[in-house]
Amino acid sequence: MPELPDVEVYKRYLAAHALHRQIARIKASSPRQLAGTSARSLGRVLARKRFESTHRHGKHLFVRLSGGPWLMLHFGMTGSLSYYRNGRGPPRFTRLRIDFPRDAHLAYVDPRRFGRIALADSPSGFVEAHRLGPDALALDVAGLRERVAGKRGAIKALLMDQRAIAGIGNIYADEILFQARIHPLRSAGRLDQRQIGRLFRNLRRVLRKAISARADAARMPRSFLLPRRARSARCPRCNARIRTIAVGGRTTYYCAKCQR
DNA sequence: AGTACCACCTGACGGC
DNA sequence: TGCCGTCAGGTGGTAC
Repeated sequence: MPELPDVEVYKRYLAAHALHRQIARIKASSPRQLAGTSARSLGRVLARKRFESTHRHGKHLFVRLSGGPWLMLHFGMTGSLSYYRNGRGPPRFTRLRIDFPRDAHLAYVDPRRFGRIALADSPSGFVEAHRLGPDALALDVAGLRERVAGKRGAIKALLMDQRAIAGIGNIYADEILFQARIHPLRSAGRLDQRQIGRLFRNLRRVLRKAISARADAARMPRSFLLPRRARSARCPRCNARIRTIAVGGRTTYYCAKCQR
């Protein structure tokens, strides 16, 4: 589930449980998920350090290590964090375990192993190296206008392009377009100023609402499409049957009546 | 520039 | 119960 709102929730979760405590040791048990590092060197870098602060850019979470680089966590399609203690034992599919004193642990869990773990000198350096666009919540309306201009492809594809805007994936692209009443296949460059304005406002509104709902579909407003991603669902606005199409190979839910 | 498809992984679920 | 196909909220590469 990890798009911007989910990663923001993980960021707060990590900050609440794992800051300012000395790391005793780690166990990295999924070598292929370590990008540009190894279990051994990751262990050497983390041991006896503390997590000092957190930063999020799009779907990437950065954790600053005392007197050292940053730990970068990306969650793929199935990644999450789990803090546990007192002899509980790590959750199933734990790929990285960070041990703190007194039997307290933070687990990076990722059944499908699409997530990535790396070390970075700085978040901005990492963002540059990976050519990520601005974080979706840092974007202003002029920035959105710029990004949309001259693009002939589908607006949904642009929203999901991490090099254009960082943080929006399949689920939230659908939600934003639904709330903005724009058809997902609409050519980005053909949006008029009114539509760009609606897109911008709803992009911010949807992401902020999702964060305050703790990225939990059950806590989303009733007007959201998100909890209705199922066959034979109905539009919360007009009650028409929700349709699905493929955009960029991803299943897209939308209301053909509300979104033009 | 934009799109289609494959690969990487693993689990859940429906049909037979 | 078991096997099989399909699908899943991401990303990177390749080929048209």
